[in-house]
Amino acid sequence: MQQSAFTKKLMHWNEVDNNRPMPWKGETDPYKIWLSEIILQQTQVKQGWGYYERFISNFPTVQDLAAAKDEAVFKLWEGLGYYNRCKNLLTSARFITKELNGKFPNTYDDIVGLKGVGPYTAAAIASFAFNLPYAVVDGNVFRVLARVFGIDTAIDSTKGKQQFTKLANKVLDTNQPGIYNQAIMDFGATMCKPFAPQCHICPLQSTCVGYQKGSVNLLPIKEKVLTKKSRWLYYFVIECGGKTLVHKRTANDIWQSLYEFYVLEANEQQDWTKTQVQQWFQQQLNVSDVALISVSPLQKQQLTHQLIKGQFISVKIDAIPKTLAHYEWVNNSDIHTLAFPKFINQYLETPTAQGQLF
DNA sequence: AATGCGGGGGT
DNA sequence: ACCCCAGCATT
Repeated sequence: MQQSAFTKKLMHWNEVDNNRPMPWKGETDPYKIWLSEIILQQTQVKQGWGYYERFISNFPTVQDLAAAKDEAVFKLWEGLGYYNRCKNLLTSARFITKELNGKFPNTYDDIVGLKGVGPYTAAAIASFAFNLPYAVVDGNVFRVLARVFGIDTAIDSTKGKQQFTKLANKVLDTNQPGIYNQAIMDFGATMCKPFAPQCHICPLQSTCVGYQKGSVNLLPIKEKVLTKKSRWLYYFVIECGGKTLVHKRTANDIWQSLYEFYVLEANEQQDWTKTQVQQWFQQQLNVSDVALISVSPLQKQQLTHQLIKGQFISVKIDAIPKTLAHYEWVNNSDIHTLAFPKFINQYLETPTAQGQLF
């Protein structure tokens, strides 16, 4: 098949000007490629780099990952966000190990059937590990193609996804799909950047429709608007006999599979005086003897769709109250083996943020 | 088709 | 403040 001018120029740039090292570059082990791609979903290379190295070091093979304890894997993922990626990673590692005898699937259809693997990740694995001709379509590819070909179809619409996927596969270098896919993403990340693209030294300048029309900084188009909401989470860090009360989040909500302390969610800000804490414990847990240790200052955490605000109220009690469904008492020395959201780790790791002591 | 999921980094 | 990042699952 004849290559487009775009493809030729991109591949030439890749040969002479692309110097972007990454720990998984040139890797051919499908397990390692898969792991790197899951880590990199909606995550910048710089942020995922260290996580990849720690995962490979701890779990060199898919069998090692499949055999690991859930908590250990989540602890390693802690801080990376989008925790369902980690849950699906474990599900797929165990599926490959048990159902496929450890043999990683080697067709696009079988790869895309894995939990946590969608069109982008399947194309990446298929091309990098098996040299199959599937074009990746990620944020970089949307941006590069929208600008170079001057396409103003919204990339977050069904029509846009179809249009860009079709074009991406049309300009794919089918002789070396892996190298091409790596090249277009590197090009998007280093030259055709979201902000301050390097048009003045770009080898595609003369054929770039966006550059000719002066619309580079308007592309790509998105049509959906982000809505945000505020939540107040009040955490009671309850200690009793060297143990602390924790809960694994399971609800259809943020931080699924991570741990938290006893939580009270409110629709608005609340004050926590010593009297109010004592009243709350009496009403909620039927505990009357509460030693209030500290109340933290107001803490905030900005998520993509939510602004989390809240405080940490640390107390000690003498006797374990009535059984609390879905909560468990964990030895204080074991708390560090559990994965917590950043909102909670901020509190745990910053003693000075404990606030008012009682 | 629409919604929601984290945390880091840039402007 | 707002946007983006090697997207995906769910409804």
